[in-house]
Amino acid sequence: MPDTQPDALLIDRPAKTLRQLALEKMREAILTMKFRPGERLVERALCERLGVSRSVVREVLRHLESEGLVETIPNHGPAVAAPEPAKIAQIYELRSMLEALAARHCAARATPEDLNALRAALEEVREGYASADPFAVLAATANFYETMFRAAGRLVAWELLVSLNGRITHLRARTISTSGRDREGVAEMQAILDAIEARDPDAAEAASVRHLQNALTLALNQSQA
Amino acid sequence: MPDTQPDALLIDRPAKTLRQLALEKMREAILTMKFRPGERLVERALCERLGVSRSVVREVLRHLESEGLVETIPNHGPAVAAPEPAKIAQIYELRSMLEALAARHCAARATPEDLNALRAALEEVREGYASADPFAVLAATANFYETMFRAAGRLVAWELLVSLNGRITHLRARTISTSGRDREGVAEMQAILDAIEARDPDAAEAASVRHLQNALTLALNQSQA
DNA sequence: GTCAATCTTATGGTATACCATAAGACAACA
DNA sequence: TGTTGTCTTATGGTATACCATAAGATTGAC
Repeated sequence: MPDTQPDALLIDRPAKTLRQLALEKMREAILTMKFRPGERLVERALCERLGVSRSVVREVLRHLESEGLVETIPNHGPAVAAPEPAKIAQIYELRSMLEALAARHCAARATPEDLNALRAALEEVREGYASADPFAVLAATANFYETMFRAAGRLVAWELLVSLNGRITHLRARTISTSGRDREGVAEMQAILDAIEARDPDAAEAASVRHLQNALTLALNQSQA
Repeated sequence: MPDTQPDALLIDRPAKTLRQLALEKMREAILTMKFRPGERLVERALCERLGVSRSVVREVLRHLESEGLVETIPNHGPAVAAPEPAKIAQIYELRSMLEALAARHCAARATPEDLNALRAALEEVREGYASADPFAVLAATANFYETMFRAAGRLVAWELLVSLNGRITHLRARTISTSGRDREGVAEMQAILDAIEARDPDAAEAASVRHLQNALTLALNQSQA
């Protein structure tokens, strides 16, 4: 009997509730643009597509409303949230602040394991770009930044960033598809990582701000196109 | 017939849904500590207290979960979220960044009307402290900062700040009750306003950071007491 | 053809029913 | 007394029923 730790005998708990599964499914579908911004989300249609009752659908929609991914228009019901042009620049500004904060603290405190994880994550971003699937890029990018925020010990900031990013997914997906962004985007993230590896918080912060500034420029161009 | 504007004849829309009313009620109750952190929120009991069906209660709870005010523990159901000590410093750090951003931009762009509104709002903070009711202080303080964020054109940041503040309400209420905080807290906010009136973004930012640093010190003392 | 009145349907808002199961109470046994 | 087994209840998860009404379609009058 080599392993008598209590944890070793712990019975796996049952799977998630239908509500949780449906929430994850809907969140992913919105974030990967299976639904267009502004598209109506009709409860009964979602019931059929998700295979759950209206109770579950409604509760899921309440979550997504609070997350900002869904907005409910009086007399029309819920729809996928469309970004408000007036808020795009604000969102990028806040992203810049949050990412700069994480980069700075990551440069100051990352462990060798953190650095390895960041390198691996950046490699996945490259592969994402090679696959030409913007959502693969977004997923890999999110992984890179989550790794960075974790290494920086800034999980609350990460939560804020995730909610901000969720509101501009379509825009980010389009900027990723911009010609040349694969080289420039990866180079900018590499510059952030270089600064982190060099343990230079100021440089990491500056590289982050530069990266976001370029992303904002692209985003503004896209939202006018 | 002096006023024939179409708006003048517009029939008032019906009141909010039960769900919205219940959500506001519950949010306020949590934010004014009618429920303790960690307190179980039993659906059927809430139905009786709110006078609505379980459907409404469940949907409200889903909103509040996503807002971070309620957490649902497996096999135990929903409870008022308790702050995680590891996150308090992070939350104050982010508050500092957001408030500093707003103060800086308010100093740069506030109109005379904005300034009047800020002065009036600060006077209400004073009255709040004079009433010795920490929640009156919190409400007046929120009004002051909302005014500032609006004047700064930073409503997305305001949304983030509101959600962060919601997670530490009990702590903020306790710091407000700290002896001497009425003088110091108001003086610090006055310093922020002075800098804004002087149109000095750097000073406004510095005053904001100082204010939050002091609030954090108090909060950490309180969370150890 | 146009406009108003009426009808129908789709859909959101809300209440209620049913089920599963965790947790607690109680009884029996060693 | 401590442990195990059984029963009961509280409570969350989910499905369904019912209602109100906005929106669209249809009909009739001019």
